[in-house]
Amino acid sequence: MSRHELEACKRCDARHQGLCDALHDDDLHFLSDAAHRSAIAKGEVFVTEGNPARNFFNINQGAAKLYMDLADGRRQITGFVGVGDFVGLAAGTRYAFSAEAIEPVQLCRFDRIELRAVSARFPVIERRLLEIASHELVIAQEQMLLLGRKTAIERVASFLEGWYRRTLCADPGAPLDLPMLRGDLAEYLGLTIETVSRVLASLRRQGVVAVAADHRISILDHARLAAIGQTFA
Amino acid sequence: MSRHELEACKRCDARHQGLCDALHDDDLHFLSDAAHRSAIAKGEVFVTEGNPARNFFNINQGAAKLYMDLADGRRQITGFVGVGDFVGLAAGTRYAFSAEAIEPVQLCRFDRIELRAVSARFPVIERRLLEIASHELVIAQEQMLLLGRKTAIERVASFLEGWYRRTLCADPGAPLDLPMLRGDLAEYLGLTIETVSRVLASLRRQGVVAVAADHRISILDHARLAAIGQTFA
DNA sequence: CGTGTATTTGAACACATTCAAGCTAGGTGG
DNA sequence: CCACCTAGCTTGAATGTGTTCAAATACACG
Repeated sequence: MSRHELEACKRCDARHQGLCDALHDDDLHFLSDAAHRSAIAKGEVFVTEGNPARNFFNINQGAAKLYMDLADGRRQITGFVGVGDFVGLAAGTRYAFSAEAIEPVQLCRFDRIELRAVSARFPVIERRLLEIASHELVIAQEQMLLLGRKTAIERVASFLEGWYRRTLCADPGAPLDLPMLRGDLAEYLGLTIETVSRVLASLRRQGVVAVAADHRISILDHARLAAIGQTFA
Repeated sequence: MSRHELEACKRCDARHQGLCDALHDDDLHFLSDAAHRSAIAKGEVFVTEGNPARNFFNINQGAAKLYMDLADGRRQITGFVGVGDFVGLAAGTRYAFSAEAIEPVQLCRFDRIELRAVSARFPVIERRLLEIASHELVIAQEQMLLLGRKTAIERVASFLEGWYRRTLCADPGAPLDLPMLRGDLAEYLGLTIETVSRVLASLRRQGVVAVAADHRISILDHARLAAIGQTFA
């Protein structure tokens, strides 16, 4: 009933990443049939902290921020997700986080029960989810180290270095494309918007990065950036 | 070949928690046979960040701290684990963290390959590991919120409230037993030892807690502690 | 080209840290 | 039994990093 969707699925940008990469083309229709595709506008919140955790999501296009709020408005962004990323593991019966699109997003929504049925048939899916969760745990711990122990300049340098590694796109000299605002960056790094701005200015003055207006940052001195960020992993 | 160990396994303090709880007594020997039991002395490091991640661990007795270090000695404790806790998910091919016993520890060590063989036969184990990882992700995100956005007094209050919930032992008025040193607490909360000490003194003066000398703290005013810690979950 | 949003920059301030000294409890040996 | 020693903890004063408050500038979009 969804031959057309299956074909689209095979050509999806996320086809060979994360969850989807777990199945061969032959079995892919089991996942494709369980997927509810939808488009999320920039700024739209598609997961709300505290709501019953009924779905998982897989990002096919765009990017989103995941965050937790305190009662008085303070916010901590716990991660940014992009194409191929799986969203929704951090939940018991209710979501522990909220998610908002920072770019127009296309995603596949999976009912948790339905996905469980698929993974019962293909244990490789459950195993893949475990790998994804393990990797997220590693990232989360590194972020705890950053938030608990690193200085402002170390946090920004760590972030840029990490973002560079995630988007490794052939040319190591190409400018990084940061889809998020300064405010998002601040809320991710446990800083204020002013501090992020000042630190970026400092890194620019030191000749480590070049900051362009259109959310693009070029890394001029990788070695120095990694040294500042204390990222030797 | 291990009837005696199986019987001990059934009476283990961790029998009905986490990983072990996934199997019925009838199937338990598959796990028991894969377990290598060992004793870890207080202060002993049994996982080292960067080493090949060959094992998982399940704590049967005692408690340990998990942490990451920076080159200059700054340390972030990413979690404390106790009886029934599973250790080792936060790893790819190498451990992303180190683990040190803060009390004498008894644990079951599992070779990752062997455990994979068991979980191939009992998918419920893989599912349980995913549940454990999901729960750890929730905890990790709450910790990011704490480290990135909460004040010193909010961090300490959150910790005490969280520790209280973990050790919920019948009597809600019973003093909490904190196995870790002030220094560990500081490294967990992203503070210094002096700040932790000052904040505890402040909470004591406010009549929220009573601090005894033997690592015991009584919570005198739960509502106020939760309010200070911004823990409404 | 004008308007609103995002970002940068500046100055005063605050919270937590650093450095330093004192205290307490537990263990050891005279 | 008490003096002494050490490790852990507490308290105090000065300092510093990042925040807060405020204003100016740059940018994107109509």
